[in-house]
Amino acid sequence: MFDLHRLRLLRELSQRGTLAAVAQALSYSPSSVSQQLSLLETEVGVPLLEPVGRRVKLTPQAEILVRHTEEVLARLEQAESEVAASLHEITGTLRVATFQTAALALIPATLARMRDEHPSLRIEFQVLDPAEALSALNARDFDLVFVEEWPDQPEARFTGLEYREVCRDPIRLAVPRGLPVDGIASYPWIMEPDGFPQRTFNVNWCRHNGFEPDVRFSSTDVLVKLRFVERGLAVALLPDLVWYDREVTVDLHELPVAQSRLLFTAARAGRGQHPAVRAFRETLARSTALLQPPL
Amino acid sequence: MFDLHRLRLLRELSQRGTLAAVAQALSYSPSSVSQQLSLLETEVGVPLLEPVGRRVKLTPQAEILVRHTEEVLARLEQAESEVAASLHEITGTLRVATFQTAALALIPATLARMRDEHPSLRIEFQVLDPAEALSALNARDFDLVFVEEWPDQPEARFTGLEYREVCRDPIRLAVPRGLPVDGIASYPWIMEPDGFPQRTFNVNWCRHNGFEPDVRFSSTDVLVKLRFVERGLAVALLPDLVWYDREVTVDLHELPVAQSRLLFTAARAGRGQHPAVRAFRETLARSTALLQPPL
DNA sequence: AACCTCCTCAAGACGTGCTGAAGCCAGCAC
DNA sequence: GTGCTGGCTTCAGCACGTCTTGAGGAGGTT
Repeated sequence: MFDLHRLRLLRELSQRGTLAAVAQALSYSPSSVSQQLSLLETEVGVPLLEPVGRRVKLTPQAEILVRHTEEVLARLEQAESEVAASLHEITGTLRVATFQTAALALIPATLARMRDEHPSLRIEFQVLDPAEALSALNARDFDLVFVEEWPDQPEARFTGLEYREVCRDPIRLAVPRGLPVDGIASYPWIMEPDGFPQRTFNVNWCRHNGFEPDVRFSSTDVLVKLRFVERGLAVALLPDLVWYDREVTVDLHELPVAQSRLLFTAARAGRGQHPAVRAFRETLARSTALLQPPL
Repeated sequence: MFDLHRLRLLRELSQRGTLAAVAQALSYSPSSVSQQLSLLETEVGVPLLEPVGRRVKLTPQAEILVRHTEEVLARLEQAESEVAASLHEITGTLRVATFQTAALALIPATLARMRDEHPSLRIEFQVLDPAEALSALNARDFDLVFVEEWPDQPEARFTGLEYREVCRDPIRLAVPRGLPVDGIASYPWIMEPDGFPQRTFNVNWCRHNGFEPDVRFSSTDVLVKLRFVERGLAVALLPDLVWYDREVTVDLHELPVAQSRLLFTAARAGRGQHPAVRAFRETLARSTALLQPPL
């Protein structure tokens, strides 16, 4: 019987590509991962890894093991879910991560409802980028994540996760009050820093509309962006969720071709039926149903 | 994520009934099993065991975990089987246990064939009673066992094992040369010691035929029984397999109502497709096909 | 050629899980 | 009732396994 912990390392390796990435994701030293995997190799009695450049590649036998490990891990998650579902009350701890706009808009209402309806459930919450959130979910740092996906910027979808779409969030052009729309090509822009999906989407959108944006300001914080636009310093593309429970203080313009980001939740396979996860998803859906386009 | 080793202890407990039996089957001290199970309990956060008299009983939540653990263990066996099947040659070690008559008759031919056809496969072999063999198979001490089942004396069938019938082995009355059959009620008998299924079957058969046998000799060794009958010391019920490759030296009589023991193999769920297990079963079937009733 | 990244190996520290002894409780025999 | 057995638990002590650190080598990049 192969050691499940070691099999899990192998699975992470197949998803993340390098021992170093596995080690970082699971908070081990690379050396530990290396040792455990070579022990697994002797256990199985067959080569599992072969060096490719300075990385390693999984052998066909390793791929077989990974496939079954996925099933086994999902099954164990399911076991845990069923045990939790067999109890009368939802208890324990649910660890949730979401992106910033959700944390500002939907999450407070959702958490308040959850606290009232499931007082014995402790919810831990953290703001995290989609990419990090999905990676951390896969590494078991969270039980449920709520992430955004910008048009044509798909997030890496781990196998072994269950995804569920929540809604689409329309994207509009935000310009300072009174600024003519046809000036955006020459106006300063505020976007995310380089490398973020939003940044790529923003730049692509500008180019598609015939100009190279003058990205003078960058921030990951949507409220900073908003402030810059309000004060007439820059223009930005902002999703409608920004305006949840907030007065519109800038001029909003529909995009010529409608665009929206996709909002979805993810849980590890087998944990989607966990009562705490189900309750959170349902409550989030109720909060989302109240959304209205900004005035 | 629950610890699989601990889950396995819980599963063994559900099959074997007492911590002490689990400890013995898996070669641990009872204290170790107790400690691991209480750690599992804190891990799950729900009571898993409740004391009943001086034993323990599994809670409904524990039963849920056991159900999933069965699946997980079978899946891991399957993974191992598939890895082995993906290789060109059958290698490694196959641990086999059988009852005595098979060890004398079918096994030598089977092992010789296996050695010739799969020279890289090491086969370890041990003679064991059916009950012990099945228990040890379940505890992973063996990969394949070949057992007998006497009429109306079913062996405890562990869940999580795959069974496959091999053949039926007719049972006949063996009496010393020339002894009239109607004397068996008053003649000394040789049977297995008390508590063995064969003993129970033997005694029941005698009673069903209207007499209480005079069990003067007992032995688990079928060759000892045979010797006693040959020398005119006793009568016995012997399965035909005894006569495999052996001259009939006693008078054999069909039973008024034909009786036979069932011979079958068992492997852990998921391991039935292991190439070594498959090869052994097929080779055993070939050896069995050559069986002929004694002259 | 120099540097960086990634993997591996050796040595030491820490922690987990084992054993064995002792204690407790239930069931059963006398 | 008393004593005995069987089963589970707790505790102290020990051993092994698994982690970390640090060094070293090999491949790839600039």
